[in-house]
Amino acid sequence: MPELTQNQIARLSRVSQATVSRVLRGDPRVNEELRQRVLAVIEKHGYVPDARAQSLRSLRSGILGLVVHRSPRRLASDPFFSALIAAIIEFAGKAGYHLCVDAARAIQSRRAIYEELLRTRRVDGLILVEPQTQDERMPRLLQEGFPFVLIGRYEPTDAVYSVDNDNVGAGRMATEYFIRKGHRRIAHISGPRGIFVCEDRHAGYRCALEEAGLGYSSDLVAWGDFSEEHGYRAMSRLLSLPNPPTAVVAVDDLVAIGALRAAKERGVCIPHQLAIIGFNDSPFCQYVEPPLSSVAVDIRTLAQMATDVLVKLIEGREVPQRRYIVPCHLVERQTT
Amino acid sequence: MPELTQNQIARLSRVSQATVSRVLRGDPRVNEELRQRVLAVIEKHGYVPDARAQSLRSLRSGILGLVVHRSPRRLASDPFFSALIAAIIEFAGKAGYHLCVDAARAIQSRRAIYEELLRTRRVDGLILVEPQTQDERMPRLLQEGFPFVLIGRYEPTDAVYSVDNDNVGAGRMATEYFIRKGHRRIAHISGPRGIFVCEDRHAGYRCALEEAGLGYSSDLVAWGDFSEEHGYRAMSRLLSLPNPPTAVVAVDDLVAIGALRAAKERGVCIPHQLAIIGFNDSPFCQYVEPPLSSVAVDIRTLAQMATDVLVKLIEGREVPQRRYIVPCHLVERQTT
DNA sequence: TTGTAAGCGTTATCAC
DNA sequence: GTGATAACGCTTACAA
Repeated sequence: MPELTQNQIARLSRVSQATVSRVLRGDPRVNEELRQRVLAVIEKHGYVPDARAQSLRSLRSGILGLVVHRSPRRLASDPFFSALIAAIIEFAGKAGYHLCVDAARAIQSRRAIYEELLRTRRVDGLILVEPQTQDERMPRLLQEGFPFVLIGRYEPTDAVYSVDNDNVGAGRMATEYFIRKGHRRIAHISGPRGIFVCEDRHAGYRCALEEAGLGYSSDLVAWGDFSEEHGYRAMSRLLSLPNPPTAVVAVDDLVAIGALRAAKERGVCIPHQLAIIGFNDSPFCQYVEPPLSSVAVDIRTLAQMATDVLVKLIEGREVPQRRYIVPCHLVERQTT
Repeated sequence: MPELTQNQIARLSRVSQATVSRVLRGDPRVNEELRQRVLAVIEKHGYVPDARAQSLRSLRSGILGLVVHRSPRRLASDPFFSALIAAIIEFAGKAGYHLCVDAARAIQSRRAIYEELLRTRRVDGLILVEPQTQDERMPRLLQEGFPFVLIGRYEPTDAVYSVDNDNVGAGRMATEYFIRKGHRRIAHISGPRGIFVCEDRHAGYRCALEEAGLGYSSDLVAWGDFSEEHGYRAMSRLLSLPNPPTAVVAVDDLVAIGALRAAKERGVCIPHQLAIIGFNDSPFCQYVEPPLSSVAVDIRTLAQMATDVLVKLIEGREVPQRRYIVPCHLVERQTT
């Protein structure tokens, strides 16, 4: 109801509207007396500038966009995203930005969404999560010179600003950990091919095996999706092998839980007959039976760096590197 | 780079800028030939209207705000919110709106955030989650006539538009379920006093007990917070009672898991010596051991109704009721 | 130091 | 039907 404008504040303070604007923007050239008068009126009436007008004029909306690739259904049950969103809200807020979240459902709507957010200039910059090996958005965004940061990876690596877990390192870390514990047959249940996260963790897994002279066999690798069901099926198959693995690196905690279920159903003793490790250190890891070991990715730091880089890009400040890597660490529980 | 405006499209199509606007808004009065010409140019150059200018002029930003009360830390690990956010994104998107999420951390920043979102007119309307018994924002929002919907409850009930679980009904449902199963000593581990969700579920619990003639005893009720730790401590205390309960209604799944842990540590057999039920049917319920029974709240419907009501309010369409109740249902697993 | 005025890119109301 | 033209509320030269 107090549909206040600078004009009204100006009239009430008996100054020009430009002066009100100057006071608000902290322009040092305004007389102290006037400034006080204006501030008093602003305070008294609770005036707040209209963000719409500000963004039109200043070409800044004060909003960051976060676009995730998952269907709302998958988003709903994925703890990674709630943690990510929460952390980005936190850091964006500290930098004076709001966060607008969009989910790019189907492939065809993806283009629509980024067009929407980008071309309408509704947001000042974009954080993109989980880019795919072939991501049609990158060239467009690059060509437009629009500020954006990837959480994940894109090739060529130096083409874009990105923040990422050390996924290759994490895959290697989990595998080497098993090797150190004496395992010789180590399987890997991965996600979809073409997703960098999966390809990278798989590469780390393979590397560790080959460096230890254990050899890599595609029989011990199961590609699929990120579901518990996939973990269950893949584990069932692996356990039916003539020479089943004694340890499994699962690409995700949910997948690991599926694997765990398959093993428990067959009476396999965990961790003695079969060791399992997941990724992400999801909150539920400590609640499953037995509590699931997991490679923790530092989501908060990931969010902080991504937000920080994006804000710097938007505000034209210098960003020293193109790519930032956040280390993972292994959380040992009862399944390894 | 193609920093296109209607003006440029107009020049390229050799029409006036007003005509371009009319074509875009689907004004029927434009000559078919001109319309085609304009549309061709728009298509060719990939023009999209500037949302900032549109919102300034039309007084609509096309953005809904979601404000949650939790600290980013608690937000990060709460599956309720990821599900809620995901669903709201979905339904807002279908209605042509984006979603801006803000977390109101400390009490004092709460006021700042709603001022920010509301008075700057950055969003067209607000969805507020978990209002408290004393919520200083309500009077302000009401007074401003700003469109907003509550997910939760506020008194007087008819003062605001709200969508809610049937929390009283749910508390009663869980308790009656235990009574039907023959339990006589049924405890309740609740959350903080003054949170409607907790007060309501507690009221339903109490009601069911009294109607069944079992009597209500505050010894069997533990108020606290929403943490696993609280569940653990409360359960430990309850189990030390001279006459411990045989069934527990926990206000939240996480609290239930804490209770479960306390019971398992003491060698209490579940569900035979002690039955436990949680609330929310969180994704991890099926992964704990034994799988946790839970009263499921229909988050997707909650989100859908809230979004639907809010969009109607914003667009000036009629909203038949002030308050909408979404029923809960009981998901029976191995702890009951 | 302050006021005047020109946009920012739309939408919508006029005349023609 | 179509084209000028006046807002929307703000920022920022430019004038005074």
